[in-house]
Amino acid sequence: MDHPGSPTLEQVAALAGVSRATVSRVVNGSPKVLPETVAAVERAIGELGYVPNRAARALVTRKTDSVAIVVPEPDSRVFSDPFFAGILRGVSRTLAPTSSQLVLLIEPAEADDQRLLRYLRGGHVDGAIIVSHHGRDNVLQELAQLPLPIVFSARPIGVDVPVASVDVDNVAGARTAVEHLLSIGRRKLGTITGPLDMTAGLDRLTGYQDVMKKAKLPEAIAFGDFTADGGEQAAIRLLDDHADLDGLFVASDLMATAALRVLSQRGRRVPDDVAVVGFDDSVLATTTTPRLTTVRQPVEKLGARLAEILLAKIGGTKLTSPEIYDTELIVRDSA
Amino acid sequence: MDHPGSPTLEQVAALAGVSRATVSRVVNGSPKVLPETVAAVERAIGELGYVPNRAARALVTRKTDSVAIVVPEPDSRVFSDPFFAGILRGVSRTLAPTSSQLVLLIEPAEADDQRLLRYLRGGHVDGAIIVSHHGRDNVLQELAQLPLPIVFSARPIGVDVPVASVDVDNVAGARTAVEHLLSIGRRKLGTITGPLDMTAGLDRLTGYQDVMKKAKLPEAIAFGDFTADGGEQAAIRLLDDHADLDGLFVASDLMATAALRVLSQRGRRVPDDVAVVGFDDSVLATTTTPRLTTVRQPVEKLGARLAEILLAKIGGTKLTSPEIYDTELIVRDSA
DNA sequence: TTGTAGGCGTTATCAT
DNA sequence: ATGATAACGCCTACAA
Repeated sequence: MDHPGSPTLEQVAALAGVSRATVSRVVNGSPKVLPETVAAVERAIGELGYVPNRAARALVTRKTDSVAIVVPEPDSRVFSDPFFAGILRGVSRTLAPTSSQLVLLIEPAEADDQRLLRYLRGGHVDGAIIVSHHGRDNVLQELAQLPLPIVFSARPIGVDVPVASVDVDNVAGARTAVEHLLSIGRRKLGTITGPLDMTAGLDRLTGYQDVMKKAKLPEAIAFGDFTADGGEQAAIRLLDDHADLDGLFVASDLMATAALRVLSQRGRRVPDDVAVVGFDDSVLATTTTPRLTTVRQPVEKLGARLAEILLAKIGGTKLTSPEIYDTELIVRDSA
Repeated sequence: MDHPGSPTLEQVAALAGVSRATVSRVVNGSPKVLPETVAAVERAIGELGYVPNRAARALVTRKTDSVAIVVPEPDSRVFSDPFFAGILRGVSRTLAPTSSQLVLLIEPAEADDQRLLRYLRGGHVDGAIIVSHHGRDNVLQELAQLPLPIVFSARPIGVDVPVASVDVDNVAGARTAVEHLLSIGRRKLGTITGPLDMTAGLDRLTGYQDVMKKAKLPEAIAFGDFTADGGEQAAIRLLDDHADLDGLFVASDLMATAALRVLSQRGRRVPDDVAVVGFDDSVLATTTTPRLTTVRQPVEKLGARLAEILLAKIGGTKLTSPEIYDTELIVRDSA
């Protein structure tokens, strides 16, 4: 049971000929230790292959050196989402040099919300990053009020207390997309939206409407849900109602691929007859024919900031405002 | 600092009018406690919102109730991989009902291999699931020899000790794909492989060769690397060398999308002129035109088994053999 | 069935 | 600058 490879402070102290307290000091980089003592202790540590026991340390310091990334969506879609992958990459990359470890928390069922909250309140982690898209019921609100450093990826819907969050400027991103359509001479522009209980869905629609209003052009809206099927249904409805569309802004690449297929079935060529712009710049954007013109989000950067902000909050800094990043229009073949 | 919401065993005991030991017993479900005592304690627990302190518990039991899922690839591609997403979903789903938490370990740079090994050896987790694809240097071998319950996703290359692993039957999957091509009358079959330092790459090539040899048909092989660019290069080489191909088995959906594009650029229609079969059945398979016929892997199931096996090993069961699952051919429009 | 008491490996507070 | 020593919250013999 007791692997030979788990020496304690005590043993290191014995080997180095000092007290536990001193070893603890060098392990934690205290400045007031004689260089020669430090050397001796470090030699002993190396020799024994000593690694501090996290549990013992956590017990006394009341810090766990671990942060949670929580995905409170019963909806497993999140995982296949390249957005989530990027966030994860950014977070883990900035956490790596730290001693903090990343604990993944996924709520398989809504019913377990309380379990999640209890866990977070239980002091098992020093802070949490919430990657939630839907503003379902009031978990988000409860999360926001936890006595624990928290950062949201995307401004949470339905939360009325100030929270720290990092997001992309979805409104501006959508605007750029629609303006691009305008700039290449299209005037009959439609949009397929995301679900409106997500800021991403809401804001991208707003961006479209902003531009259309300003250009005094009639709107053509179909509501999607960020899934391929939903996108297909929306595309069908949109084309049924507005057969003369010459431009289409779709709120996600996945839905855009569905739109592409519907368009092709109706014999409408892209971009010649209808120009299409997506959102995300996921792999999908380069695997379709034609390849998608789309709006790129700096996902990895978002993840990195999420982690940095959380670390800062854990460090005591008070932060409760959103941080917003720019998107970039990637022009390919579809518009 | 001390949030009102972190009561201890002691406090629960006081409120319930029993000793700490008794509370501990009911918390851990000991059978030898009077029902009425249990009730009293549980009432107190509920009232106080007591949650056991993990650190204190780990300190004495020497179990951390947490398992690691480690991705020792400096190559961040893994994350965007739907395969990884599926594994993660399966793992987290079977871990959820358990008290075990999931710690995500990603090695940002190869240089940190030692750091990873030290961490794993440090007793911070009870076991680990290794999701590695490449057989680079000897980390895998070192991981396999750790005095810690370990399970590999995919039989690791270059490891000469018996290890527990769960994987899909890549050889058989590839065979099904190639046989399907044969069954629809194609005879000039080529393949685009994955990297040959991954079992997935290796085995899928073997499956192709098996069928070709048995059918006494000449082989046409181009080496890819599971990336879109690599797939594109391979497709170009393959078509340059074998202009008369009428069937193509591509070792991954992502590379298959690249092949589709190359084919289309050369004016070869799919599936009419060239039938194409991919591997993975990722989202990509349904977003291309035509949609891909491909080989599906039960990824979520693999993840679930990975977790189950690890839990069993942690529980003391000795398991050191591979577990192999079947794939399924999904016929769509490309072949 | 329940209570008492000792110890898990650290950090932190005092002395020295 | 270093060393005793007391927590931290829990589990688990052992005793009652």
